Amino acid sequence: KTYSPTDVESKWYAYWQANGFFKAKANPSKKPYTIVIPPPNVTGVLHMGHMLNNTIQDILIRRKRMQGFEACWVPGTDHASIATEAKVVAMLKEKGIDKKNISREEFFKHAWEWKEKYGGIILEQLKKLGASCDWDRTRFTMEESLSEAVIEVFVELYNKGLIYRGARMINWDPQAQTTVSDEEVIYKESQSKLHFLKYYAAENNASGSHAQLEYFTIATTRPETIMGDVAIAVHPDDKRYKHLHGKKFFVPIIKRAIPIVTDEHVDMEFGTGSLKVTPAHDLADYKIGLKYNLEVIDVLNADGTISKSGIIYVGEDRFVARKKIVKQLTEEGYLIESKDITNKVGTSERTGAIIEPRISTQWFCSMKEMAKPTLENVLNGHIQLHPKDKFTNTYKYWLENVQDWCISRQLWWGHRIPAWYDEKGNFVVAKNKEQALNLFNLKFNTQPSTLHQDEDVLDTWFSSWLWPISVFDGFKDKNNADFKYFYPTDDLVTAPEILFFWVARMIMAGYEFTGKAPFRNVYLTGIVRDKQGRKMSKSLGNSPDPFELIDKYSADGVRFGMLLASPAGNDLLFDEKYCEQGRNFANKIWNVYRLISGWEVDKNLTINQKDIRYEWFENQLNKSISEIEEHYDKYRISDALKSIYKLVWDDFCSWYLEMAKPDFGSPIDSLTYEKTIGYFESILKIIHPVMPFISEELWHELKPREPKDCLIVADYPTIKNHNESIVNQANTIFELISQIRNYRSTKGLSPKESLSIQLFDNLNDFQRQALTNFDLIIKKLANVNQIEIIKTKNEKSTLILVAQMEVFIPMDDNFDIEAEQEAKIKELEYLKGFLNSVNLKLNNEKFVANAKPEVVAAEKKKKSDAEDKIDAIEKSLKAIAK
RNA sequence: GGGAGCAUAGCUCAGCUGGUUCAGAGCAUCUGCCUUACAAGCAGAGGGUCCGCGGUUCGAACCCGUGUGCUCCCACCA
Repeated sequence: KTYSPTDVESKWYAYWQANGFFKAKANPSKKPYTIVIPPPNVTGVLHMGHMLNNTIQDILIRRKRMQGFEACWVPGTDHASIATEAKVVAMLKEKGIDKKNISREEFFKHAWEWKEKYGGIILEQLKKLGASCDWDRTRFTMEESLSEAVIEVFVELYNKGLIYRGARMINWDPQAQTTVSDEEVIYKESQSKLHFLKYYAAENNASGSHAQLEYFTIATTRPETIMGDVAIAVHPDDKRYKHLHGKKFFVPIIKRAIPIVTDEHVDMEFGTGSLKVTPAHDLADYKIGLKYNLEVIDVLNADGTISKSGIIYVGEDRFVARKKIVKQLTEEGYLIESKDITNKVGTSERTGAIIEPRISTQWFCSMKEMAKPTLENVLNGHIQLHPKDKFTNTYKYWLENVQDWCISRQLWWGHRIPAWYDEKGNFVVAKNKEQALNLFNLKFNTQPSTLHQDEDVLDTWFSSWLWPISVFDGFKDKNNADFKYFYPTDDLVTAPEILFFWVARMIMAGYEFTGKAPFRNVYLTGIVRDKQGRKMSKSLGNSPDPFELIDKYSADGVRFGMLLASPAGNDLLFDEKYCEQGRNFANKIWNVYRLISGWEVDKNLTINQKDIRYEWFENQLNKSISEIEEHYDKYRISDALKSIYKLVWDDFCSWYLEMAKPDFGSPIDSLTYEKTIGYFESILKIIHPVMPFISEELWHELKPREPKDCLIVADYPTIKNHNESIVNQANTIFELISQIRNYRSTKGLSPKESLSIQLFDNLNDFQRQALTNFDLIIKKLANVNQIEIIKTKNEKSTLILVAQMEVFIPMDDNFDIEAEQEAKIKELEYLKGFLNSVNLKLNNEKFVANAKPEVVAAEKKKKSDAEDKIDAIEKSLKAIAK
């Protein structure tokens, strides 16, 4: 019977679901353990980043479930306002429908249809991976009750004065025709031209008596905005221009006169030390404009074309206009030169369009106050970031410099802003129209005949920042059982890219609305890259298809492989090799089962209850468990996997099973059989969180079980004390066995050829005990027929030094004297050098005086051990020479 | 321009309080094995200027300074 992962995986996933093992409910007799999924975009399909992220969450939740927690993993999706709207608009376009020609209601109908059809594919895909989410709890950020929470929060924050409406410089995405937040602007290097333009003096135009400048040289990368120029700014201390303060110059082409103003922010050293002030299209300029109360001339339309205020090139796209204007400037002699430069251009995270800074009336959420507890509780460790060092500083910097959050978006797909306007433009903020009318009465003492709601919707993150609270209906009813039990949640697993977008804001919301942190730990995963270190992207085509990987290597194998190569916070340089290693590991485990299941038990065979094999393995197992648990507790998941791998492959398979397995054809005693089954069960438990499918399969293959007796809900092994001495004894013996095997290998002897060995009688208690305890093990695993303790060194033999023991293997006919001598001389040289360095230390008075006594003692022991060894080898060399 | 993280075997990374866990693991490579659980395997082996340079210390992969090189974050140089 061979292992067939595909069938096994779908079988057990269905079984777990059918038995409700993923479900969690408020259960006061247990401790809760809660994770909320970072809701993937409803439009999304599973990619490698999701694979990594959700595997980690599943490992955490499965482990806690087995440890007896009421483990609750809440799944769901995000409505992803911009991204989804873009997809729906594109879909409509294909059908020949223009968004502009349909009503909001019609658009919504199409959007919801689209969402029902394509949305949430990603959640189905997660099931393939084995994600043990409580699917009954699946939420969507735009479902009714979550929308209500968003509206409620908006109203509450508005009433607290933390949300306000105002005209500010915002980031405008001309493609999506909406604002985007500062965090959604990605600055990209680009090759641009810096144009130097002549701004002629408006007075004393003919050069002459006053020795004034005939023209001012201004540099700009955006010549299409000159029509919006309202001033030229220079540094107040710039001597070159002091005499010009207040004088006027002409904007090229349109010849509008603008004054010279001063501002500290102008860099005297840079360029000509002067800049054109275009308040409508640059934040710095806007500030200067405010200072001098300058006019704001917006030369751009919402779609990025030149507006009527631009006078020339009206209706042309800004980049077309730029080219044309440069041409005209050249022709009319305004252009001095154009230089190639690299600068950073802001682009929209979602559409990639070049962002235009623009003055616009928008809704903002004030951040300063909410930032305080958000920062404090991370710095004091109440909320822990993993890894801490890498992220705490940037987190701190961001929160200390946080700007108000522009939360309105000129889209339809999202939560509509609950502000209501009358014809005069007065407005109130209220949950619904009815309350709005009442408020108008109170506030303005009027009863408007028509009332219309704000056309804009809220930034997607304005709903996702409430996620850990809203999924438990914490806004609807703060006292509901689920919310009280599962909130605050425990761990959040997410990508560092959204640390500010989402994580920081969830913490703000947590403190603002519940007074509590929304989670205790934030595990920040790395970015999945290809093996050359490039980000995975569609355009590069370097991202493997997750399902092909699963088909090829099994979900267990992929899970194991990804995590093995992915320390917390480090990027994952993905290589299929890791999945292959995971598959091989699964196969190894499968073969354990094949071995054990082939054993024939003979009840008449008896064996000592305290056999060293059990004693050693139980101690080793406990030692490994405590290591693994320590790794998990510190969120070092890949280290935990490495420990698991070693425990299974090396300790259990290579050593324990080799000790325990009977000779071919021979039966096994029932005690060893039972013990081995028990160990294997412990191992399956440890493996389960990482490789849930194969472990569950073997759990049931191993023995008949009750329908509900599943590994997914079995008790996870607990940390127990272990006897370090036994473990060390074993390691010494394993070293000895390896050395004997090595001897055989270098001498070209067959493993079948039995050897006899002799040990010189200078053994300490530890060694003597180890040899006694493991006598049979050595004989079995190294194929040794006799182990003799000798008082006189056998000079006609090969000497092996292992862990301070002198082991002699008597010569036989194949003995190669020269090779033996060579090897010994080499070892002698090394030992003498080593002895020399130890002596240097011990002869150093300062060392002896300052070092800790135990360190000095250790050095002394090194010295005598080395001397003994040298002596032994020298004697052996002499003997060979005879 | 400011800040952070990293640099250890061919690759990916451990290395916690400076000292026998001190130079390690896995993968890859090489050698020998189709030894009835497993060739997706078994038994072995080789492989290092712990990025460079200074310093502190009896002692540095580890602490300090400095240089270099990657990676990331933040910032309104026209």
